Amino acid sequence: MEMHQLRYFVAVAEEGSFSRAAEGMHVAQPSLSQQMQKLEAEVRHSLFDRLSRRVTPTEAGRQLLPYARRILSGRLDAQRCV
Amino acid sequence: MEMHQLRYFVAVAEEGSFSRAAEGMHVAQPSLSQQMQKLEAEVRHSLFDRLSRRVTPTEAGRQLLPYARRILSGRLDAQRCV
DNA sequence: TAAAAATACTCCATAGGTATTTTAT
DNA sequence: ATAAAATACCTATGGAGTATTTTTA
Repeated sequence: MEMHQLRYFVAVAEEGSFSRAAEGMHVAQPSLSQQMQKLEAEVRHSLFDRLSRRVTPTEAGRQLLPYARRILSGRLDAQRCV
Repeated sequence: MEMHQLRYFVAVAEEGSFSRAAEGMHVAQPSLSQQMQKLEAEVRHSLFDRLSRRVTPTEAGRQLLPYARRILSGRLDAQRCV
């Protein structure tokens, strides 16, 4: 569970699309897909339903989302605290 | 600011030593030193006073510490939430 | 001096890229 | 037919290792 994976995860959840999230994160779509697959492997749950035309978080994805956001905002706070 | 850097950072602060922290993290001492230098470069502050025989956090290091701990425990929570 | 950290490399695991295929409208 | 995700493969950045030097109690 790496920082960039959490950033991508939140982006996909917010965009409802791997392609648009990849665009926003300035990475290629297959790179982002690969990182989401790694995250899903680590937590041993799929995090998105790929319904084509709309990617939606699974139950596990919905559970993870607030934790991911908390970590990322904690990171911003940490970068700003010094 | 990567997860492993925060783990190493907390370990050094707790051990008061790069060598002992490296041992505890199961990485080589120069690898850990390099990661701490990268973290210091990113936050643009030195995080430890290297006084040999005792490494102590600087003011910036002391400020960062609780944020680092919060992020790492957030990560544990995230891994357990799914 | 003897310990601990820094430096100087080398290596390799993996994040990220390009090209292409698959899948679902 | 087409738009989006997955797959296959390649590249290169940087995390980690070994050997060595520097530093300071």
